[in-house]
Amino acid sequence: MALQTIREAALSAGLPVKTVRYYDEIGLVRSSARSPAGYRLYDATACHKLTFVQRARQFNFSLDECRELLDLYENRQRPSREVKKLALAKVDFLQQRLTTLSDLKQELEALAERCSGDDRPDCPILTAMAGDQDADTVQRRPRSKDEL
Amino acid sequence: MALQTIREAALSAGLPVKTVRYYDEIGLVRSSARSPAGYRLYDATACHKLTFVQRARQFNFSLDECRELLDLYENRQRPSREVKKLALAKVDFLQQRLTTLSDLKQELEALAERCSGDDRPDCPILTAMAGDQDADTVQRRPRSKDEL
DNA sequence: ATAGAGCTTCCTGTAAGGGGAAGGTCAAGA
DNA sequence: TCTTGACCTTCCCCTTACAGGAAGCTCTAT
Repeated sequence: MALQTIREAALSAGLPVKTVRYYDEIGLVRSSARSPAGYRLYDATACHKLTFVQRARQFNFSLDECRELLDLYENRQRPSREVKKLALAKVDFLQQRLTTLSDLKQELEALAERCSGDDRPDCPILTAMAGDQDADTVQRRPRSKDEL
Repeated sequence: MALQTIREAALSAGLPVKTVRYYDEIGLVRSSARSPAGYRLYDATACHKLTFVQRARQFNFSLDECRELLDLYENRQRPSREVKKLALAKVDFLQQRLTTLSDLKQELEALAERCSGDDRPDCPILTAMAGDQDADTVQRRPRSKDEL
């Protein structure tokens, strides 16, 4: 297979063109060459890396983590231990996130359930947020960057 | 209670000072006055609004949604129906997010389980990401903005 | 009087690109 | 051959919700 244009490479990896250009720019996946006119060209290896990153992104890895995984992937001598460690850390992270979101959803659901949802202005949701709180449904939780 | 400085207001609402200044700047919660020296001053109402926003943020509402909720809250004539609609939409959103994250976690866990995690370079995780895939554990999922 | 805490505005940076402008390039059709 | 339209390039600003820090003014306590 010959060299591909950015569009073809992007299509084959399932990524937007802008994203592929961005990955080149930040040095995550460099284009393998440029045409005389300055067009980015991608060989099979580069396309493969793009696909790899796209998959890793689907698994919720950040671009920095993708960079790390790509290094591990390219350097086949390195032990699988490191990859497994990254993966398990990510699993932990996802579990924490799941717990937080689940709690959140339950609280909101409980409030909505007790809201008549009609034309009257009384609304337990607003009341709870305003701080005239029902101690059994609303608690303070600390905020963290990962909470989302 | 007299007017409060930005620090006092921030403390009472459980927010960082920087955040309170930011809310003033974008017009979400304006300071109620300025001292002769130009210091922001917050009265009870403004502090109340800060607390309201902090709570709403805990419930995963965006600043734009907070603005909307604050309008509903200030305008007590408006029916609770609108608030309930917002809350239920947020619940739906959280549910979708939960499902996605849960699937993701399961896939990653399954891969990690089959990774020996020792010094050998063979690693099902990397293999799956590279595209030499096991059709029964790895499927393509479309990406969306909300996927996280 | 001076030190130190607290306030102000302004600037830069974050993650991961999206949108769009201005302009060069390429292949196909008339 | 000329032109049209699709594609490519770089450059710049926009997004969320702030955080960090610099330069400089103000307030309080000693």
